[in-house]
Amino acid sequence: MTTERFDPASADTRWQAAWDEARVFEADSDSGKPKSFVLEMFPYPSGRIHIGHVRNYTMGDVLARYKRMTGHEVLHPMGWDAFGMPAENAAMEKGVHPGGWTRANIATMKAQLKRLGFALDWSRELATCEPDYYGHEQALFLALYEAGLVYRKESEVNWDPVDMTVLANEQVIDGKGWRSGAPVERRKLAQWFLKITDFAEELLEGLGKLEDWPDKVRLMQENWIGKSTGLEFSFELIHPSPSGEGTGVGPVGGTCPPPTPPPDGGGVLNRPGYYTPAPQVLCARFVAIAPDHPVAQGVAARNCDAAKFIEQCKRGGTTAAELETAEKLGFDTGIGAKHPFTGAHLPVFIANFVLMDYGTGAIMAVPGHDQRDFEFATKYRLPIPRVVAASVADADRPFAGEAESGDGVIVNSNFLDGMAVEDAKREVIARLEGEGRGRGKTVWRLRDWGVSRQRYWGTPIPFIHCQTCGVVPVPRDRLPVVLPEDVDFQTPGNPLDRHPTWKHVDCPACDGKGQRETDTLDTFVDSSWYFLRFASQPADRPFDPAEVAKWLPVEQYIGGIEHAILHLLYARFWTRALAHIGMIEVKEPFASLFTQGMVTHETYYTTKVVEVRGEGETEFRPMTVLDQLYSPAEVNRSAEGATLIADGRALEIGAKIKMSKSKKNVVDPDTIVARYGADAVRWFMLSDSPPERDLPWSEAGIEGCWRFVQRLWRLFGQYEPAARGVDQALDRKHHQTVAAVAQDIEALAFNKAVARIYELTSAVEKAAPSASRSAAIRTLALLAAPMMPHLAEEAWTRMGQQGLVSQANWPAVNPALLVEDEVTIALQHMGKLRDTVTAPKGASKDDLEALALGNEKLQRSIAGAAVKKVIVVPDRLVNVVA
RNA sequence: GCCCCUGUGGCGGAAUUGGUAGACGCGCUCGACUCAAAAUCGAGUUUCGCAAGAAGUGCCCGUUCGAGUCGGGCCAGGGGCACCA
Repeated sequence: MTTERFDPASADTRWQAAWDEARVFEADSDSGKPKSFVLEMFPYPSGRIHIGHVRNYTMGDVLARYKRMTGHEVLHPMGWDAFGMPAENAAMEKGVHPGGWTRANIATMKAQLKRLGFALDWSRELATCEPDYYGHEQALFLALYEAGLVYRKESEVNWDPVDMTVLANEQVIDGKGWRSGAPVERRKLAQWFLKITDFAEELLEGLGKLEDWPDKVRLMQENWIGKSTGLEFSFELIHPSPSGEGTGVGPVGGTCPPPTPPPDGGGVLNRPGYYTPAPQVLCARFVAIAPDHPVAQGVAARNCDAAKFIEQCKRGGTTAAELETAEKLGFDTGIGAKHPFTGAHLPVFIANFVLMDYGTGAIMAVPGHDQRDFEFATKYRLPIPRVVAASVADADRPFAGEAESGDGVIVNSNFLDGMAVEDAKREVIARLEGEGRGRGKTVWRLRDWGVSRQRYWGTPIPFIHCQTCGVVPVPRDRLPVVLPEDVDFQTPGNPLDRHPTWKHVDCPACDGKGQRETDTLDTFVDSSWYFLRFASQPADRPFDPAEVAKWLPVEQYIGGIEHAILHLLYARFWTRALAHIGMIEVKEPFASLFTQGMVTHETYYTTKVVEVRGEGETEFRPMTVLDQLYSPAEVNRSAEGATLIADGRALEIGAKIKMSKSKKNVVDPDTIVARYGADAVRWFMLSDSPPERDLPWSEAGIEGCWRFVQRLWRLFGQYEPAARGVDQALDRKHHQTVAAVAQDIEALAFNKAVARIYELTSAVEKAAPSASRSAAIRTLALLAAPMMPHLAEEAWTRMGQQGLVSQANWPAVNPALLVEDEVTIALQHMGKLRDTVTAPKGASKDDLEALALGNEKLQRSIAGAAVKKVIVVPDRLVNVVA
């Protein structure tokens, strides 16, 4: 009998060393066992492990350990998504080198992960910032280039005109640069793109087969790819007299010379390429084009007001959210577009909400049935006709202040009247195709993947610009193109571009003077193939296809929902592209995906009262606002509330929100591991909240986990191998629990598995000593092994069992013990519960009905009313309708 | 603005997918042990009600013998929106 407490401080390190010594978690790709690749999204080495990482990696760890216990050869690796902006920010703020900063963070975080006892194969560790990783990435990029999947084109970036640098979206705050505070402009740069749109159809179709992905993620990707069918055709453009052009509805300041008349015949203005969802073609009342559409550019060339308007559209950020929430602005070009059916002249506007990247950059506006068009038409007093109505009789019903997007029949549209929207679509396309004036066209919301970043800390794009040869790929034998170490972050802009020597090289084609490409790759490229590198790490090529074939696809991928679209879509694309050029066989990298929730925590703060005066108010009035935030370490939290440890002041308790430094509600994993041990922390991560939902961190919760660790430890101490006697009820509970926990772990329903283990623990504690009880105690150690591995190892050894519990087999289940012989039957009257009775399992419907009708409480409820119907659900309930 | 998700006791949640709502844990209350505390053990804990009973899964309406679960309409909170990772 063991009576002392379980001491994680000594057990944790002892067992971690034992696992390392025995190389338990190194994957053997040549073993004959079925293979299982369990992968969690690798972390960005930001400094320290975050509690969210702990949750993510604990889930993967339980699955990996469980798989090993059920006879699988498990690959469970870890690496570092080591390129990215924070390293450059640290360089600018603290004067440290991004590489040094990143590598120091990796060392810290690796030690933290080790202290949590994760069953990781560290022999396959990789960091994307090392040349032995990104060099292979450069080779893959060149392979895609040779396959025609890489190209250059002009694209917009956020430009900070003061710092003379490109800004990431997160560096743009309220339309201003985060450092300079200067209004951000949109500027065009030549950039590198990957042809993900070539794979749009494949990526969409592939989603249908990813049955073990959350529906939510599949739907988000489907919407992102955004397939839609419409109509592409040309308008004939009609140029008015010079005086009519450019009435300048847009709010344009300053003075301008009168516009120049257009060249004869319209020239560039009469180009094809208008895209519209088909059925609305007859009700179009105006045409809107993107500010960078060639027609708009043509107008601007001759009309200074138009040019100014286009300039104005370039202010502000590049994100969809900003574009769509900004005020809808337009500029009337004065040009008319001739309607293909009615011949009506539609005004052509330059509009700030039309995107050049989507469709053809021009739309026929349908103000009645698109909110953006509605707002625009209202602002510029354009007609808003109804084209879709509930019925033909409803054709002239006015709009209630907003667009109507519902389904219905077409009205006010000539030969389409009365048709369903889908039918009308087909009819319009057929007519225009018949007349040779247009064609049905599939358009995609998905755009090509821009991978250029004007930054230092990323994979150099392996190309050389030569004045005579143009853009030339770096020959394979000169890879990797290694980042220079001596860089300066004190001046703004891209350090690679400013480096005195790095970019000056000879052209590989003509030996003349050339310049290296100074853009680096988007870090999403790094994370698009790391799972392939985990399967094998040859020095001379990115991966060994035979090893990839053995391990891929990843059996279970686990990570945050925030990656639902970009990372996961890019990784799917990259994998398909490599399959397309014959480098690998597998097309979908992740067979099953799980997206876990965040870890949240309360916030603690004091408030203060300030005097405020709102717009249009004359009086100041008092208002309570947040004064100061306090971190959990500074706070004494009890059931009564929260007080400040320093002076006992009462604090306000705020909402449970995602842990973040700015809210000061962060809990450091190291601190809690030091206090409670790895197992209690792991147990907390798995308990209570379903893994896909948010997990609220609480001091009381981790205390409870700590107590359970000790409670199990005491129970393990009661293991008596010599005990005799059978406890059938306990045997049943024992085997039912093993089966249920296995099922729950496989479904990643860890919170349910935890509840089952609690139940079995309570049952064993209450049972009298017997062989059954000892067997159940031994099984509890095995059930705990994936979740609380240090405690389980310690107990396993104390119980005199051979070897490591990490390498033991999952307990076998006797199916005969899974079924109960008695069941509880609910007795209902009109669906309301009146009593419950026990009956033999599998009792006949007649027996159950007789049992119910003979029940006193049920009879009292029926109170002599005529029984109309009796519904019997075998083994569950009897419902009397009376 | 657009797309997506979530809502059940004081709290986290469970409910064999249309069949006994609240398993399990936290917290709290009472009791045992203790000089006392901690730890541990036992009992209780949706609300109203002495009870019988009634109400109850964000709100409203519907389908059904029966709705947390299905349908329609709202409300609230959260995530994503292409250079944060």
